[in-house]
Amino acid sequence: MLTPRSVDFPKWYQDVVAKAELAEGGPVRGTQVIRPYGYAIWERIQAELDSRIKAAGAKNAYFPLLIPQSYLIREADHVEGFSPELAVVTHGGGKALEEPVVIRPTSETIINAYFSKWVNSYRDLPLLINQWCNVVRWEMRPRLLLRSTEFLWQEGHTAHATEAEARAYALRILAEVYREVMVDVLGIPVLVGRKTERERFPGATTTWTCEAMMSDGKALQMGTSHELGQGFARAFGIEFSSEAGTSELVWQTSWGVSTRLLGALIMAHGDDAGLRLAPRIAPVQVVVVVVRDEDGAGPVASELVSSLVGAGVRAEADVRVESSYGRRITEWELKGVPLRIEVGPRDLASGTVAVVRRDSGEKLALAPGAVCSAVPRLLDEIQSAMLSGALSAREAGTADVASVAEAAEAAQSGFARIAWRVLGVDGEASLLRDGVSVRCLVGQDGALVALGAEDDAVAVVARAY
RNA sequence: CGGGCUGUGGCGCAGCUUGGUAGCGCGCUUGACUGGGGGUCAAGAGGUCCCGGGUUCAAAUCCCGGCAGCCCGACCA
Repeated sequence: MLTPRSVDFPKWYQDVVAKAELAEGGPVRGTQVIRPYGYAIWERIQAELDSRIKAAGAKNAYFPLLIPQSYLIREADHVEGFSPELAVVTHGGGKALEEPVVIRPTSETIINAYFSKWVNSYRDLPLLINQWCNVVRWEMRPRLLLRSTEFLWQEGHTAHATEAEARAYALRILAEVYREVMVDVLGIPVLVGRKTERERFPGATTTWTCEAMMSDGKALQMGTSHELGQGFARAFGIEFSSEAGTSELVWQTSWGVSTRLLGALIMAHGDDAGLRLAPRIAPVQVVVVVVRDEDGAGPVASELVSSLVGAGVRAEADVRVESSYGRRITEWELKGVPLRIEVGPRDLASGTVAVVRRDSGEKLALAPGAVCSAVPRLLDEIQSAMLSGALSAREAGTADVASVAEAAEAAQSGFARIAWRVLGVDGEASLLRDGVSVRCLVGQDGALVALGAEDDAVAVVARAY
């Protein structure tokens, strides 16, 4: 069990997934190295997101890393929200720059500068752009994977003809891209809701969020989708000629998820033996471990792997028999590989191989010929067992409360649900002093709450990473 | 910017109170025995004890001054 506060991340986390390793000459505080295995997981997350983003009509593009400082100043709320955490470049080519440039903390400004050139007519809308890149935010308190100085992410930026269209698109991304990947692929249940005014993104009119409970009861914001209104459109002059021939400002959205999702995977599913990956996200779904290459174990293992691969399973053989058996399976457990198949002389003597689930530790003996048909079913079972396990943990850790004091109390160990009417902005401020924040507003039934319809909303409050 | 703490082989640490030959675990090298949950034994390699000054016959240890990092609050994908 990961413990609050101290987790940052247990040792296995750093060994397996990421570590703020230091470069020669000294690293920048809060930066991190993503090791190959962690990056392989990230690549799978990327692929799942990317295909859904494209299905939602957005196209990938790339914009400059360096943004003139003056761009960031154009949108008042935006600059106010970001200025303390900007990394500013003052020199280039051996001399001081006339105008400093900032390393992007997010790309609203530079992308909108281009949008103003790209949008002329209603025929150019909607304009749906996504960018995969790194960004830098000089956070006061960096935290490995969860809030690092530099991180990798995807940021979407769109422009629409109407507010309704923009809102619908922001919500579509939330539901069809983020929620789907987090819940159906990563196996992490999320609450989808709206941020309070206090918590919303600088420059946005409405911020929607996906919030998850980690295994220690704390909350993690896994992704956001913002309605930007017309603020940036006004600041950057993004106008179009409507069908009626009038000149109008576009309505915009932006949305992003980051390598924080790697942190979420670890903290939502990890246990004392290491990572546990849901089968759909695992770079290796099945590892076939040759215990000792005797009595035909090696050939049986490689046959198993090739038939699994042929069946579309991401399977790998571990034939490193020169290394100790215990060491090897510990390593696979650390990596969170969902299924381990052990092939050794002892198994073969009984005409079986041992199949072990990482999620539950459950072990069963199967005839080699039965493995190929059993594995996909087992992987599905693991996928849904991990999701429902996390879901019941969240439900068990969530309390319905009727007062601010009770909310503060309940949020020490999990989530608390409290009517927004009861909490209000004053209650929100008071909770913050106890380290508890409003994670999101949801309807009584968990549905989305529109702006201005807070009276019946429920605030979900928790301590957060 | 406030409050606490730590700097000692590659990594993690003990030693400091009460100065006296620099230690342990992990890792690494070599060999043997092992081999179904990070194996055992043996032999090795590896350190300007963060930096500078002071006290002393003698400083990792005591004193002064720096520097660096970590943790707790304000920031956040």
